[in-house]
Amino acid sequence: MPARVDHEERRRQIAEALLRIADAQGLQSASMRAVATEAGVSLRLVQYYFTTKEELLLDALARLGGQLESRMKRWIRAAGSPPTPRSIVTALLSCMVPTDQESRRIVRTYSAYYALVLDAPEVLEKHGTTPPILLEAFVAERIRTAQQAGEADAARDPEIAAAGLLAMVNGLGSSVLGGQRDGDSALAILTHHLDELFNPR
Amino acid sequence: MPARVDHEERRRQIAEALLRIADAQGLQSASMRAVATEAGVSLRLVQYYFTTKEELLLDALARLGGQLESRMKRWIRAAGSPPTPRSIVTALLSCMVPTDQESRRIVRTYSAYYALVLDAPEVLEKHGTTPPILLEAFVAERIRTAQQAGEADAARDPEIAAAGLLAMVNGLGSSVLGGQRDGDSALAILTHHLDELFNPR
DNA sequence: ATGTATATGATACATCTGTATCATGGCAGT
DNA sequence: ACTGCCATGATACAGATGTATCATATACAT
Repeated sequence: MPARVDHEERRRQIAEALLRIADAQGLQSASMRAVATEAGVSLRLVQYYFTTKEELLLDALARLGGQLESRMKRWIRAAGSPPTPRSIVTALLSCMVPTDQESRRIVRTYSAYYALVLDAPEVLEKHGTTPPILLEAFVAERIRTAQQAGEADAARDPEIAAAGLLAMVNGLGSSVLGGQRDGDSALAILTHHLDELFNPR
Repeated sequence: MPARVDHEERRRQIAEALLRIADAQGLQSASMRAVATEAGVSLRLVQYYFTTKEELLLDALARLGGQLESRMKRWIRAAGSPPTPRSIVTALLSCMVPTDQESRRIVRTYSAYYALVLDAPEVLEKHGTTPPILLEAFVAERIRTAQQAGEADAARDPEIAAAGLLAMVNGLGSSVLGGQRDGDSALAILTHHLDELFNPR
């Protein structure tokens, strides 16, 4: 039945199968064969659309980034209109705490990739998106704006506060996924710190 | 040449070989054979002293925990005498930021284990030590003490502040290992937040 | 002195992994 | 209607991995 086929669609189908496996059983279990089976295609096809496994992993990672980005936009949009610096930062950070199924999935999969990259730093070079630093600058900028409006503690350094918050979100995610804390309490901890930052006393 | 041999010593030798490999090339590369070679023994011996790989992994993890604990004690001791709540908390958290070779090693190896546990949560049950929660309570208690002495912001909830700091340290470690930041700037971010907590205004 | 438990070596096995090769059915352009 | 390229299938290959088996030399208890 080989008619001309939509390559992008096929790649999407396969890469998402990879992400599904990574979520359910870990990246380690995402072998070419497992991905093929999960995607309902033959091993050959996985090889056909992604010549090498590294290519597949990187493509799936980019898609994961896209999913996180669209989640963040969705949360920011839902945070209120008109958006305030505080609501934006709150939404941005809160949506990265594993409280619902989607965030758990995203955070868990990112963690798996993180571990992978730790021992193959060269792979990271080929990955276009570099979100963390951009995110930090973005958050810092909102904090600065809030400070100028008298809506945030003016004594804080915006860059440092932003970096600290991002790191905290990251760490909270780890503890939730590690089972040491549930998502709600992690969110409460984050919210508490946001209240402190955004409540000028 | 088989004389009666010190089992504990042999186990230590092998487990530490595992940790060395995990540090240098990642836990993934720590196969039984690789560990045997690194430890300078035969594959059979690794099997002899640790029947199964899981047993080896858990034993090495316990030793890693011991190394972290002794590092923490060392740092706390070096933090000044007599120790103040602030110096204790500062030392405890600072020594987990990957600034020197030992902390990088420890944090990196813990990260590798973390990824491993994400997909095999049942393994975690067999692991005796559960440091993170205890650490949190310990830090919270020092904060409370400092508050009572007027040496810390009394408006903060000690438990929440402690949890936030621990998460931040964790997240900072990840970003350093991920190459997005160097150890010194991570430490600066942590220190800044500690200053805020411990400087009643 | 002898036998038995201990410590170690050599090697085999089954499985999984990523990748490569060979083959073939069908559509498109001419 | 033929030809060549696109999409896909079946299968092979080489290497790694965890674990198991068989053998054996030594040291100690008796």
